[in-house]
Amino acid sequence: MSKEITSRAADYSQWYNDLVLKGELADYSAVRGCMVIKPYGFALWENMRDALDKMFKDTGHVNAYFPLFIPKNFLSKEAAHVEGFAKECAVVTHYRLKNDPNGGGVVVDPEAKLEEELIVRPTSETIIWNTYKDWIQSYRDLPLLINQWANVVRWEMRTRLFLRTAEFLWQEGHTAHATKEEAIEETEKMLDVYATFAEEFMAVPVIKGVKTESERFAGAENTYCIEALMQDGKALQAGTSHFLGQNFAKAFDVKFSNKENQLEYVWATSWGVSTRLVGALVMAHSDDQGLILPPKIAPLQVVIVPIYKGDEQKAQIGVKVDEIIKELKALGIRVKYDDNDNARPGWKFAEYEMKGVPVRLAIGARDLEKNVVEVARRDTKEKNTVSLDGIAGYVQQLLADIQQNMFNKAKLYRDEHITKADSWDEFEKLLDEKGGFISAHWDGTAETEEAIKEKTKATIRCIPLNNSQEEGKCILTGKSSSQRVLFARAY
RNA sequence: CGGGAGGUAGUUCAGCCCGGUAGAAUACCUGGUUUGGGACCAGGGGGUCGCAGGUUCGAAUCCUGUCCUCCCGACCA
Repeated sequence: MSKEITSRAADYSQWYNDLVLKGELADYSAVRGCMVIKPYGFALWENMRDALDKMFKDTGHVNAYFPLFIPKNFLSKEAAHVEGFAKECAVVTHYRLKNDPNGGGVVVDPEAKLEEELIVRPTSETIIWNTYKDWIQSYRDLPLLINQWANVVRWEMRTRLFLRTAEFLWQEGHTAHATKEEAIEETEKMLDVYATFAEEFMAVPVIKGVKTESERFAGAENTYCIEALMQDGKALQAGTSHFLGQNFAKAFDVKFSNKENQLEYVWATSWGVSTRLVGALVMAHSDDQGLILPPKIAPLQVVIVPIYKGDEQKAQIGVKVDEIIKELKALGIRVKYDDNDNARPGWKFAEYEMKGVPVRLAIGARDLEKNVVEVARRDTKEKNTVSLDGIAGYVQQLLADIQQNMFNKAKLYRDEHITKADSWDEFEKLLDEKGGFISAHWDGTAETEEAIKEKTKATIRCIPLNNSQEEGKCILTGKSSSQRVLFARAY
């Protein structure tokens, strides 16, 4: 099989596609805009999901599941919400097929038209708040802290594997609170969870911030986000957390009795991350040889490749490898021994590099004699010969080093690509020649934001949290501004 | 949804202009030699040419429609 990968310099988009396809994360499907997540890619997602799920549980949330289908009228109850999603909803109109009387297979049975059409959820606020109405009566029912793992559908015109597909997997947290302050606290807490996950597990540094009004979630009072930077200098929104105010409570009439026995509308949040994170992971770390996966979530952390002449050597190596595997597994390390006889070592090396396995151990007869093993790390491609005594501990430490090194490298790149611009010329030049985040003054109006987008395709990614206040002039209009915001071209 | 490109063996592609027995490399299977960075020899299996119509004695090739993918743009996470 041809396994060559397009270089980043030659064609960044194609490089990304090559990694996803040849790294066996996903495949295209027969359905427009939808992908098949392959076992290796799904194992990666499962590791991400499990880590996130634990963090949600640790912060007091529980999982539940709400329907895939949403009655059409639910969506229209919150004006901004329907405005934001109407253009990309799949709609179920019929409930039955029948044999084509003209003989061409099956057709939709026109007599089986639904009285009320169903929307395939693009997000679940409406169905969930319709349910919460029944669940919440008193302040004693609050807070309600629920998450669901689900698939959602947004009918995108232009799709890209993991980054933007018509159907994707995600989690969506939906919480209800007695006070505004508590809801805002929840919104910020979950943003912190996402940032911690991105940095500690994915080794992707992120900037926490809030969205401007035009980038805000449809139906939210305020949208918080984490923004990551890809190797081509484009930004990617990696997660969002919304303070929904009382918008959905009012739309779905969700009230509670407070301690003074007065009825009040409930305060809400919602927050989500999706399989898009897999795309972020690929683009943040990988190189022209293939994927580079951070050890904490890599499906495989260590692969062992035997190098032998004849069955006798292979058997001897196998005995030693069994011991190594036992030691590694005792430390909870995910390890695979590839003794497949059909592929030679060089082929295997290239294959596992493409798939981003963090550590490779190569062991041959010469190594057995000297009681050593060759250890290769994927992130730096360094190779070392290491004693087999205490190898498991060595590998465990190495995995931790790789995790840290990947984060450091990504952070260095990210930090070098946050640049201040104080004139329009400088701003445009930075966008075209350097990319990354550009920190610049903005007059705070949607009109200016839109004009800048028109001219440069750059959007305001976020207003960083705890942003330092600084007097200045808007990069475009020259009007006064009290703080810098981060602009970038984005995915 | 607009513009461009593409869909032929598991994969990458040639053949199409000019209609006439479906090809190569690689992967796969068998046997053997091999194995420290994508091995080699010999033999073998595998494709209703995206799908549906049409033209024709005859269609991968010409015509029409349709589906899927890629790149660019508009829209959006």
